[in-house]
Amino acid sequence: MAVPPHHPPAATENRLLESAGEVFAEKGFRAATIRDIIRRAKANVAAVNYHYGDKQGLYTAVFRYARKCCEEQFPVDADAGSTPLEQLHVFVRSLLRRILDHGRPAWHWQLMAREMMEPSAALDEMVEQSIRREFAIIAGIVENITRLPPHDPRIRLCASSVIGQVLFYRHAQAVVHRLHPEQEFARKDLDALAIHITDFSAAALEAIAKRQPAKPNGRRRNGPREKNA
Amino acid sequence: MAVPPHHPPAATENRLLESAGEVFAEKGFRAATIRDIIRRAKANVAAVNYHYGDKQGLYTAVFRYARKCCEEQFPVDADAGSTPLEQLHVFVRSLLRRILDHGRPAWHWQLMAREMMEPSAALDEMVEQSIRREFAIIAGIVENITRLPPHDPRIRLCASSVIGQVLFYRHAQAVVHRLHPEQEFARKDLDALAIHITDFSAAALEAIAKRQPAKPNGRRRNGPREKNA
DNA sequence: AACAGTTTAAAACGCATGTTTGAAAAGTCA
DNA sequence: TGACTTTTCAAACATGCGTTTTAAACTGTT
Repeated sequence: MAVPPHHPPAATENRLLESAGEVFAEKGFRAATIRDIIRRAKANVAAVNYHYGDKQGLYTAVFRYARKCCEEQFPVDADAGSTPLEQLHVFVRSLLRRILDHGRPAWHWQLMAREMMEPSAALDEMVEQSIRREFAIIAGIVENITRLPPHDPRIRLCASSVIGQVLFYRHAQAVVHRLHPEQEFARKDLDALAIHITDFSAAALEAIAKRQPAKPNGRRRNGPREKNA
Repeated sequence: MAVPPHHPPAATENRLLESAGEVFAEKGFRAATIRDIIRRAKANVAAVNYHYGDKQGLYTAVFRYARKCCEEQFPVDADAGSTPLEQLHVFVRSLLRRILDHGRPAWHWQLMAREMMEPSAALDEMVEQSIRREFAIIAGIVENITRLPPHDPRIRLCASSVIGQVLFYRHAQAVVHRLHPEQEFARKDLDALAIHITDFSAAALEAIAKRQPAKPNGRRRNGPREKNA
């Protein structure tokens, strides 16, 4: 009773989650070995099965832990920014930081990217508990900028265009490194990237907005467009 | 004896490459098992080591095979399209088809996506022998549309924005399926996607073209640089 | 038919991995 | 302290894997 409760014991589980996150992100579920994980966590080989049942149990636990950490560190404030264009900028910049910033445990979004490409049950949970809500946020911003009617399918396409530009730097990071070694990913570089993506997208969205009130049933052709303004 | 009449000779290597492509794309290098591959190829377990030395050798052979097939089926014609905007459209549409069309062995770009996320020596070869050249093509198109000076870093950013929009539907395909089940990926859907991405990007690029290639920060002046209509 | 070179087949080897076990250690509470 | 639970540990187990080995089957040539 004179002992501080819970300090050492709960530490093992946390060390396991952190180490497992690293290893799963680096190697993938299958290639990651329990012995590698427990070596980094300075734990015994039986610890995984004791605390999480089996390797799969550890994996899903890591996934929930990752989502929790990510939400704590980068809370999505849908109302940040006064104008829709500012909201777009804030959204893009925070998403970029979230998936590329090297500050905190850097493996969260590498795990996410793996799940996106090779979906397991963890992806369904992720979609329903995070991604759907965040996609609705960017869709709302797009709707405000373009003034498209609320369920116009072009809103979904435009939101995907914005997100695609951002995710490119996560999913194709290895290619970018080889193709353009001068591109760095420090905080200031990320902010510069965010400005570009915001400008690029804003111009596209505003062009749609300008087309919008003219004709409710406009013909869209992709040929050489007339200059506007 | 009493064996059924045997294989068309030397087809074994091809069957191995096809099966290995499937399995590597589905499971990744580590999780793919030789026994799974040779079962699909109706070959013996020793065939891999006989023809390709070891598992790694088979993997690199599959990669070269994939690139060869891809180039044969979707040759890049840099000059397709008369105007820069049409060139953009052709580029986007052919890239979309290449990474998502279900016609031919569908695992090529799934493999590529895996390599992008978890690079090995195969990625270096791929970057030097395909990607660099194709990125130069889209960069040239962007340069023509924006009229930016040839080495302006914004060209690289804009080209990445275009490619990012396309690759999104490969790398995040599983998320798209869960988020928007109505989005399909038949040939006509891909063409519609291509039109959207082209329009979106063209609007953004033309907005840049209208701005003076001066200060990165802030004020844009409608200069006297009104080129063609 | 007989030979030599190439390809395929079945079985086994060695090793790494996920998991289990049984006991020791640490912690908890009377 | 002493009973009881929770956690840690070292060792072993069982299995699946990549690889090797040895021999059989097939090919083409003489």
